[in-house]
Amino acid sequence: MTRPADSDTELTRNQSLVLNTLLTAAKPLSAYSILDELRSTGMKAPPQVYRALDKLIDFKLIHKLESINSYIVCQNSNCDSSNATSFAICDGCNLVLEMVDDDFEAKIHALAYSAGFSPDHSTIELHGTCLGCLHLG
Amino acid sequence: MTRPADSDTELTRNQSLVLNTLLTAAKPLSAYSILDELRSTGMKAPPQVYRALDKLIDFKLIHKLESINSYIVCQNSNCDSSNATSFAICDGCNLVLEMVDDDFEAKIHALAYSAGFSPDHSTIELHGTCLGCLHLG
DNA sequence: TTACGTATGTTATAACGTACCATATTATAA
DNA sequence: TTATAATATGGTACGTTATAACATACGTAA
Repeated sequence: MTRPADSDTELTRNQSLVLNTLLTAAKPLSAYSILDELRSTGMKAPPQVYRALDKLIDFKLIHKLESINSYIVCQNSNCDSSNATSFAICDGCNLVLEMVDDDFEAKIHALAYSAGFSPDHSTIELHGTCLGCLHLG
Repeated sequence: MTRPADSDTELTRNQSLVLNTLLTAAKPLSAYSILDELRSTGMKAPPQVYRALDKLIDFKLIHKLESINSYIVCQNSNCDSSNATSFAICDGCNLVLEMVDDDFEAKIHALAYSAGFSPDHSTIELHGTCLGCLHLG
């Protein structure tokens, strides 16, 4: 659960392979797409990918997008400290914007608290169309 | 896509069966749990359930909770008009609170717009512990 | 009647995810 | 050094979630 160090060199081989695949893609990938990309490196079975993904999530280096069962590299360096991470997902081109607004999660937490609910973690995903796809449409 | 009428009597048989199962449960159910509950009525195959679920979602009678791959009856009558639906999901007992706050989605939409993103629909799911489970813990 | 839209039934399969067991590697303590 | 624990890895098999594709039935409008 503790993040290894500041550099990627502390990651294990499989973790690095998965992270690099996500970095190169710069768009959300499913676990099985990652597996397919990594067959040439000897990666063969889903558990290898899922284990690496789980660790990278623990380290806050990547996020899972629940609404599309996909994973993406964390786009803001301070995601670790912020707890107001939300995502805008373009349904046209799969572009993902990671948005941070400290007020924002404060507000949803306040809402929850007022209902006697103690929040732990959140999934905030906004689907729509990005500027580029709007102009195409 | 148009909601049949105000009463459930306009729903088809399968839609009614699925809706009633969710109403009785009052907690989120997976599509396959619903299928199991409905075997006795002759329901046999996943597509029957998924088709009914899709329609009920179109009619805004139920919601899908993306983070737990489950479905739940809409708890607020004006969900149709509001577009600020968010959920608090208790990881202890699976209780779900459906929270409405008009400011709230206005705010996240403003955030998205400011990034040139045109929002269509959102998934806002807060995981944590409800009052009851807190007292037990 | 014909044609169309919609709901249904059904099979098979795709896509996503994990339990479990074995082996290897690394770190720490006795 | 040996013992032990913790972590990483490889792999099979399976469980869970979801959809493609094809066929049938029914109402209704031209």
